[in-house]
This record gives sequence, structure tokens and C-alpha cells, in this order.
Amino acid sequence: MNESGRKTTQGSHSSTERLSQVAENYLLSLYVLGEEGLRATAGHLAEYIRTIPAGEGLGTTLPSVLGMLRRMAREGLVELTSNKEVKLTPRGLELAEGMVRRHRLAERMVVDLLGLELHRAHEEAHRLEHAISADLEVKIRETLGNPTTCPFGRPIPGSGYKPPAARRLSLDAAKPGVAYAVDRVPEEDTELLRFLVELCVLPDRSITVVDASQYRGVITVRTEQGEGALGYAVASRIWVRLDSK
Amino acid sequence: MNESGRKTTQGSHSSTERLSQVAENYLLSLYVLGEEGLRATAGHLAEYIRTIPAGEGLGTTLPSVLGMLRRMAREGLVELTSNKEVKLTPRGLELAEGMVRRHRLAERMVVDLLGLELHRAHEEAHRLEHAISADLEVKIRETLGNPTTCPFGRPIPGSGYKPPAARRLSLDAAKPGVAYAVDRVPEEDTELLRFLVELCVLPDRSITVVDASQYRGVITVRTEQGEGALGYAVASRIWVRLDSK
DNA sequence: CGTTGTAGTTAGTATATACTAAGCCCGTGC
DNA sequence: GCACGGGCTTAGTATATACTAACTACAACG
Repeated sequence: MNESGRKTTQGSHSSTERLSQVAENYLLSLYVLGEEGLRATAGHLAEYIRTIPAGEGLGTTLPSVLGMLRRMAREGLVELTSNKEVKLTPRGLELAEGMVRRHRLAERMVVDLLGLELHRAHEEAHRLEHAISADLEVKIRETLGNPTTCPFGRPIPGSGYKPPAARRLSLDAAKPGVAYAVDRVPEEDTELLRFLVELCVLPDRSITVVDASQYRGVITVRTEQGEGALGYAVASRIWVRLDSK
Repeated sequence: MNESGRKTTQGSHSSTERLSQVAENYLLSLYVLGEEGLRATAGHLAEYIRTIPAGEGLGTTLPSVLGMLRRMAREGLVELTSNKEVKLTPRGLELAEGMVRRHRLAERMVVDLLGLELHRAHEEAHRLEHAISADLEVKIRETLGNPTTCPFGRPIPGSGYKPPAARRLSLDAAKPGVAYAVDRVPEEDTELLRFLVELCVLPDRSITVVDASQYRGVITVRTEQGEGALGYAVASRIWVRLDSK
């Protein structure tokens, strides 16, 4: 009665337990949705999963998602609440954290160790995250020197990450003339990332708003690399903090 | 009409093309079987696939293998010849080579870059091989300095590997008193590997046969690390060459 | 209060992957 | 030459994952 999913053959050995890749993707997506403060409905989940590049864009219609969520509920990974939300169970949360941890460590590895261009990191990590065992994860973490964030600035769960002392705000709310440090950039938009890399709008780099023209919807920033203009929608997805340097 | 396998959605773009993990494992297994000079029958294939650690030991009964092979034949990856053998088509061979290449590069990566113990490398690589894109493969190869063999001494396809000038023989045929260099060790037996690492019977290390007692079935060798005894069956799976140092 | 639209659901189906049980085929030994 | 055994094959079935099409239920709006 078995197949490619290995869950039924296993006990409840917490972090050692491995699920199917699809289930792992769902868990990761649910975790990230939660991180971003979004309601985790089947619809939102479908939409989010559609952005996962590694799966070549499959498995994203509402009925598919529903079916998958029901199986996962049966396995005790999620709960489908009466108000059409999806909640991670404690076990699901633990496994989800593991996925996110491996995903972000993989991002660090391909960038810091293998020299992959940043805009490819998210996609590659989405494949690698499923192929990293507990032992290998330890080796990667050690080799990288226990990083606390991924290359896009997001925290690695269980790494002892401490939010910065300085208050964070999104770039669209930053004051002109003040020096900020970039805290976090979006990771899934490769086009945008290429541009941000070019302009040097990257975590821990210094940035100053030169001009914020809300009426035209454009923010102009200066970095080590020069000046560049960003739309407000994009700027709202970039986090900065006061540059305490 | 689709599912987790992505083959139907793709053209024939050679090395970029990705199959299901199961198909990839079959291709790799067929390639290695060929490398070892074994007849590739469904039965042998089943047996070999059973040794793949990453899949947690599934998918290995004869009917499963037969079914899979037929699907792969339909996809033009293999041919089932009349005398019950399985042959890789040119396309299948190319894809199989890619898998073996990524597998052995992954072994090198986890050992050389991440410091994983050698006896775990094969298993980890069996997961990673499916998660390495063409681009990432290039980065790995560059970072490692274009290795031509895996850490167990087997050639990496397409790496420009040149067999050693010195003639190779298996350790059970080595002459006592002569200095050899280890060329190749088996990769899948973790118990044995732990021992070989301990004794320093590893590719490119020097080794001398101290005593070959065919009548007791034991060969005693001296290495940098000391002396150790090996059975003939094991010794026959270790390759050595004249130590030209 | 009905209309309409969006989100969620159910029903029906397809495919890859797996299994067990039963059958067939062929070489080998008597 | 015929029975036997091993290996391959067929038949039948199960599960996860996916889809389309049709249906429902609730919210918002007139």
C-alpha cells in the first residue's frame, strides 16, 4: 500500500521524519505564509505554491490543493478549521521549520560556497531543501559558520537569529536623506533580484533615499553602486533599518 | 493528464530535460550496471535498485521494475531487447551520464566542501543528484576545480578522466611486497567504508600486501595507517595500480 | 431580497508508482 | 521427454498526486 511518500513507514521521530516532496512544499509554504502574516486559506496556498519554481508549476488548482490538505490533515500535519483556514499542528510546524531551515541554509550554501548568482538561489534551494538530511544539514551549517539569515535577509529558524535592535520599516516608508541598512529583500522575483544585485540593494548594505515622489509612485535611492529608481509596490517589499554603523 | 513526472511537458532538450526521480534512479542504475560489466536484466536492476539508500528501499519488486521499464521504453529512454535485457537508448544514455556525473560531483561536494564522512557520501549524493540543475552543476564543478573522479575513485563522465597509465588490478590479485596505489573502493557498503577509512585504504593512498593467504581467504595489507586484514571477496572489489610515485 | 461573483467543494477521471498472486516459459536434470 | 524451478510476465489492485467540470455557499451590492 505504499508509494513515493514515505510517511506511513515511519514513526514520529520528529526532525528525522521525511514526507513526500509535495507535502514538504506545502509545509514550507504554510510556514512562509504565516511569517508574512497572511491568512492561510486553500486559495492563498494555491497561489503561493504556484510561485515555487522547482516543481515546474504543477499542482496548483484548488481541488488539488484541497485534496492534498485533506491527506495532510489525515496525517496530522495540518488542521482545516471551520472558517476555511489551514493551521499547522505542532508536528506540522516542527517539520515546516525544518524545511524552511534547510531551504535558507541551501540558499546560503549555493551563494556563499558555490558562488551561484543570488537571483538563482531561491529556485535552486527549492530543489535542494528536499535532499538534505539531518546529518548533512549539520555539516552545511558548520561549514557556513552557523548563519542566522538566508542571503535575502530572512531568519533561519532555530539559528538563534536576533531581530536587529534598530526598528525596521519598509523602504516605501523610509525618510529621504537618512542612512539605512537594507534588512531584507524579496527572494522569488528573479528579474527584480538581478536589478537589486546590480544596484547593490542587498542585506546589510547601506542605502539612502534620495527622492520619494509618492505622486509619481517612484522612490529613488543611492547605494554604494549608484542611484536607482524603484516603484512603491516594490519598495514596500524591501525592509530597511537605521544604519547603526 | 499530468502528475509528478515532468517528462511529458518537455521537449527533447538533452541535458536540461528532467525526469521523475524514479526514472532518474533507473537510468543511473543501468549506467552503473553497464560500467561494472553486468547483464542489465530486470532482475539485476531490481536487485541493484534495492541498494539505493535514498529511496528508503521502495520500488523493487519485479513487476514494479517491469512496469517502470515499459514506461521508460515508451518515453524512448530504454529498449527492452528480445533476450530480456535492458539497453539504454542514445537519449537514455545521455541522461544517465548526466545523473552519474551529478551523483559523483555531489559525492565530491559533500566530502571535500562540507566535510562529510566518506561512508555517508554515497547515500547523501543519491538524494542530491536529483536536485542539481545544469547551472548549479557547473558551479559545483568549478568550485571543486573540475575533479575527474568521485571520492571512491570512479570516473566522473564528461570530466576528461584518463585511466591511469599503470595497469589496474583488483587487490585480491596483487603481489605481496609490491607497492600499489589504491585506485577505487566500493562506495555503497557503509560498514566496510568506515573500516577502509580507518585503515586508510583510500584512492591514491599507498598500500602494500603483506600477506596473501588464499587458503584462509584473508589478505593482509599495510597502509600509512598500519596493517589490516581483508577477505578475498572484499579485496576483489578494491582496485589498485602500480604506485608510480 | 434577490443577483451575482468569488471561493471552496464534490464528482469523476488520469497517470506514475507500488504491491501480491498467479501464470508462463525455458533450461536442466533425471 | 517430462517434471521442476527460477525468472519474467500478466492481472488485479492501491495510493498519491494531478486535472476539469459542475455545484454550493456566502458576501457584497443593488
